[in-house]
Amino acid sequence: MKDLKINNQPVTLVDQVEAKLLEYIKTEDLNPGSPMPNEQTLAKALGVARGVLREALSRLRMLGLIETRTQRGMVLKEPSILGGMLRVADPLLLSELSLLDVLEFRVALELGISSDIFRKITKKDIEELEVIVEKGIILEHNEYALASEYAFHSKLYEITGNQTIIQFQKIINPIITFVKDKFEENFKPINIELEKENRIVTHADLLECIKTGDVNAYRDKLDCHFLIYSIFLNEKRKLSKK
Amino acid sequence: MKDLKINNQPVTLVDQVEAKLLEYIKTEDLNPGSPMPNEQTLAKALGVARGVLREALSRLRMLGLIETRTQRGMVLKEPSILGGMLRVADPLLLSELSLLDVLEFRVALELGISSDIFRKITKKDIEELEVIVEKGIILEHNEYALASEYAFHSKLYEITGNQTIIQFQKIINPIITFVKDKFEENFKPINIELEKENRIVTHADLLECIKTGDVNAYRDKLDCHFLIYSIFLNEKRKLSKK
DNA sequence: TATTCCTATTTGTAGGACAAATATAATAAT
DNA sequence: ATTATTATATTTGTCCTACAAATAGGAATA
Repeated sequence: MKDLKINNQPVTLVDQVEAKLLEYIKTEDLNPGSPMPNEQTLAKALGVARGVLREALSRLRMLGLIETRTQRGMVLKEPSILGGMLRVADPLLLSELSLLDVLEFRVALELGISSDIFRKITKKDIEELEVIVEKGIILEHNEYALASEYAFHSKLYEITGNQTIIQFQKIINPIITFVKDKFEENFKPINIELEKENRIVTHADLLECIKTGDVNAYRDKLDCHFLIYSIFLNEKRKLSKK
Repeated sequence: MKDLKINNQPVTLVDQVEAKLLEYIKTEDLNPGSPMPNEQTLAKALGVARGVLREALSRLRMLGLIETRTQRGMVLKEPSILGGMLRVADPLLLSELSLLDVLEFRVALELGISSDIFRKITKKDIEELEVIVEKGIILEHNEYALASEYAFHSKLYEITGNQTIIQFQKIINPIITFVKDKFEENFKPINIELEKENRIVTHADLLECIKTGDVNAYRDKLDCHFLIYSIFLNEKRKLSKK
């Protein structure tokens, strides 16, 4: 049992205990707020040393599944489905290909929520977007341009009201800014190409589409970005296959 | 230092060691495959007991950041950005609202990749989709209908070639099927409404759009689903605010 | 030179000890 | 009788030691 391996990694006692705890939580249908037995009890029940149990608990704690207030013991919590991404969503930990995948992911998502945004957007939202865009123009080529960029897209995600989507955007933001910065030079030739066709997209353009209620034009403009990243990404993919 | 709290949770030594290890990995710019010092060395260097260090390492191991082949010591690995989602992406661990958020997230993403799909799809892809759709029709109201449903959407995600998107779809699939099943009755009235307008969407319809190359029609049909979920989800959100 | 064996190293597991924090019960004060 | 204080017990967090299992690398042998 001990030398069972998955992905060439041994399945340790900690792995098994972790799985059993998850199973326990699910089958007992415990709700957030439900107390967990204390460590000694659990360790004895599972027949393992407290250290092993604590390692497993530590993992679940990291995922936000359990919260431990000293003395009251542990209580269950609803985890954030994206919480596990937080630690590894870092440009320094992921490969180039993964980073570009995430960039493409984000553009796809933003494209995908456009119809929802057009349905839900209010006058107040549009006013806020106008302020953000104006600041962005003033601050162009400035260090605060990035902040404006982030604010604009954040606002769009907010309009959906979907907390998971909002959180996703927040978590991957460091990756997006890093990748855009790193591959700026690579995107340039494609950008110039598009500039000739007058297809370069600014936030002001997007906002204009929103105001006139032209979803299709909005989508076309966003799709431009998708195209740029997609072309570059496909080249990278081909290279990495060799 | 020890009674520092974040989110009302004490910041333990393990938390600090975990953060330091991550910092170490990032600043040393270690690549996948790079060896890590052994446990004793690390524990001494960080001035903590081996047990504490092991708890932190256990977390990183779960995230897929380090791999530990017995005796060769630990080596770094490229984590999957979505790996942390695996354990908590479960209908039994998340709230209704979160589950519905994920459903909406999926529809948005699928809507977002449509232009990319239309650009990249090949004749062979279309043939495969035809087979899947045919099987789906035959197996309608059958337990295998779910498998066909999954196969169809999986194939679409595959066409993007984006591994992160593909993995995302795989991980959240249990949630999607669960939520669709659980709220089937709630979606029905809205569905009937749409049926009157002849706006019910089948895989065959989508495939037809793909064949004729009509992206906008394809998007409209997908957007129908978005609308259904969005309406229902917004009601739920209002209720939960009270 | 190739093979076998031994030793040292490293991770995985067990178990004990104690500090810090706090919930609960017991005691004292008004 | 009610409130304030103190003491005790419980629980998590941390450290330490010991040892088993596996294996890498070198030593001994054929």
